[in-house]
Amino acid sequence: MSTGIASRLLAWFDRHGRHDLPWQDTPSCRRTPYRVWISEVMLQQTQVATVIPYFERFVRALPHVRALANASEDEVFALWSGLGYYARARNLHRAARVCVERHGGELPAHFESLVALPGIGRSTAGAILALSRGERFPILDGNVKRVLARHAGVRGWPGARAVEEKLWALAESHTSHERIADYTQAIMDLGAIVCTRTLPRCGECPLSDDCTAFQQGLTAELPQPRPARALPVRNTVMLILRDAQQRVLLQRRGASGVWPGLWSLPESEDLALASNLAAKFAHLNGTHAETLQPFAHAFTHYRLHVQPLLWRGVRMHRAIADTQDLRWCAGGEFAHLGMPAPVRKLLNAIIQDRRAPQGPG
DNA sequence: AAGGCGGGGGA
DNA sequence: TCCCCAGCCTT
Repeated sequence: MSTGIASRLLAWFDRHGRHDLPWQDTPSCRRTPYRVWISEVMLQQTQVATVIPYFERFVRALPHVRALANASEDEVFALWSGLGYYARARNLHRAARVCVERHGGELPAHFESLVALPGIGRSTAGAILALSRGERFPILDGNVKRVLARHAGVRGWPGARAVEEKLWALAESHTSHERIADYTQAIMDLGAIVCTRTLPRCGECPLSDDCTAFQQGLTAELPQPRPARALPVRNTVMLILRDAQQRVLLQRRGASGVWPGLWSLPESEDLALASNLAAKFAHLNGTHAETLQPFAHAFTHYRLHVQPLLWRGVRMHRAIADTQDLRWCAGGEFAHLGMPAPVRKLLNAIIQDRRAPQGPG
């Protein structure tokens, strides 16, 4: 039986963790809440190696809360320039002014006041209190989410509410009762150095004995990526106008949009207007449409739902027959036309089965 | 070329 | 409440 993860993380941290980061205690500079705050906000979306020179420049120019509050926004942006996500810099600046107005020119010492400041959420507030004041608050940044999801075998995308709640609960329960600052740095370091997103170094990991992902060979599967975006859905009605000679009316698509220049079926955006449109192409002879099996076609950026409607035995309007972008087409001619795959499939299905035409599925 | 990343803000 | 976004970086 393994011990809790805290003692193993602390032992690992003493030997392999990062102890020389400029926002940690150094001979020349103590670890202050201000320096931890600046570093944590910089680290929110940026990796350690990138942050270090920005951090050093920032705290040299603005070494404490009052200096930041007194700076102009332009100066803060200049110091931030190149880090990206500039809302972070604006929030730092605004928060510093709140600290001067409401908290005596220091970062507040309580979680509720910290998390109320712009740019400080639950994880950053916890990191500030744990790292700079040694208070027992959990953090849950990307590294910690990965470590915990793998160790406990938590399925699902960490951005999903239920998954995130589970991870917070694990973070809370695992957080050490001693050496809080070291523990907090340790679990972040483990995620950054050992429990990396790809090719984790499980052979060097102090948690592998009871790591669910390692034991079950799931390190590549956890944490699960965000689900593919639900593609927007567009609807269209495709008109299949068939004359007595079993020809079908085709329409060449415009130069822009999907399937540019290909031959396809006339389309209506609206089912209710489809008959009106059909009547512009042909005499419908009083027949009404057969509603065929609808089908979907996936594009990179959206999903197209197609409702095909079939009219049999219509008679073409002579006036539209000669138009360059319209043609009545017999089954044997389809093969020679550039035609979207789902449309070709639909037409083939209809031509092969005259009595019970189905969509292409 | 694609996806990760804490928190804010809009729907 | 959920979802999207920002900008840069790594893979």
